Amino acid sequence: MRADRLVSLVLLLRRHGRLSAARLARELEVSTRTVLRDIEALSAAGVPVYAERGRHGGFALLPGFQTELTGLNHDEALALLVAGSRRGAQVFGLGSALASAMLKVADALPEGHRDIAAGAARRLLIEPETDLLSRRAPAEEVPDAVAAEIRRAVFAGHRLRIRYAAVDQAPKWRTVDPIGLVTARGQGYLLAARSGEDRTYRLSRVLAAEELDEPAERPDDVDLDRAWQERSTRFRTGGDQVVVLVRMNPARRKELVDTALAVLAEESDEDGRLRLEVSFQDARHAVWALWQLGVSAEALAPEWLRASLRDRAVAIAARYET
DNA sequence: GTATGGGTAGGTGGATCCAT
DNA sequence: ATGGATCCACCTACCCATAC
Repeated sequence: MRADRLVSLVLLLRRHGRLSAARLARELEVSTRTVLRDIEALSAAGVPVYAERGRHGGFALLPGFQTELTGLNHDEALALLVAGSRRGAQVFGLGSALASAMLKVADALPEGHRDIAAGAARRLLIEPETDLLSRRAPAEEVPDAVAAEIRRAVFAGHRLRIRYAAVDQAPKWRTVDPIGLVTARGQGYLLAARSGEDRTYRLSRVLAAEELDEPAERPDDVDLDRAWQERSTRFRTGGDQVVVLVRMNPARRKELVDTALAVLAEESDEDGRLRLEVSFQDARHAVWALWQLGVSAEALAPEWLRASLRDRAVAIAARYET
């Protein structure tokens, strides 16, 4: 308890410069007497804290004194700020602990970089509640150089040229106004605007990226959580969704539900198997999800899905026959 | 017994006010 | 401009209470 308070005391002095014992006592929720004892302990431990007596006096640290409390480098501190900057108070009831940790992380950043880091943190969103697509796919690698270039443009507020390989299309260069970065279920996404229209790009499909000198056309502030939810909703309700009737082993229900967009109906057969009506983003998504379940599930409808799975199975069987 | 924390009292010293 | 009075904040030295 006391060690924790001593750390807090040093951080307070670092952040505010000079503080009176009374003010420190209020901040730390102890008596001034205890503050004086703590100051003495710090001094004995070699922390260069000194007292300015008289009116407007107080305690301060020698200029230039740097704590090495976290051992974090700039990027590590930024990563923690991003992770802790949203929904922090609800994190397993550890809101106050998180706030204290954030104070330490912010303190680890060099003077003048804190505002930049805070701005950068607002442009990153880690694992939001809603997903663009509930498909549980393996995390795809994004080359470091590409990711770093995109990140720089997002943070600096500069336009970005990306060579993007959209599904079933040849890669093309396009210039976008980056808004923020989101990760959901191991996938990274770039939220951007192109000619004023919202666009979402999957990072793993960005083959190359180039930060431009010109400023991006985007609002100064952004609520990434909300922006992501809006796009996610649009994505779910648009497109060529398909509805599939599945009969399956209940033990693998979760796998299917996790990958589907929504469960529309559900009932049990008399033999213990489940009958589910689920929706998928598109035909490819449905085929992929059912194929993953192998013989544990059978698509009863639509017929084209049964045909597609049958063709795949036949092709695989033919391959191994010889 | 030790660590921690609260309270009190008297002292010190810098800043400010104000009369001279 | 100067010096004394006053205010404010830290310094030091006690004592006591509580938890472990």
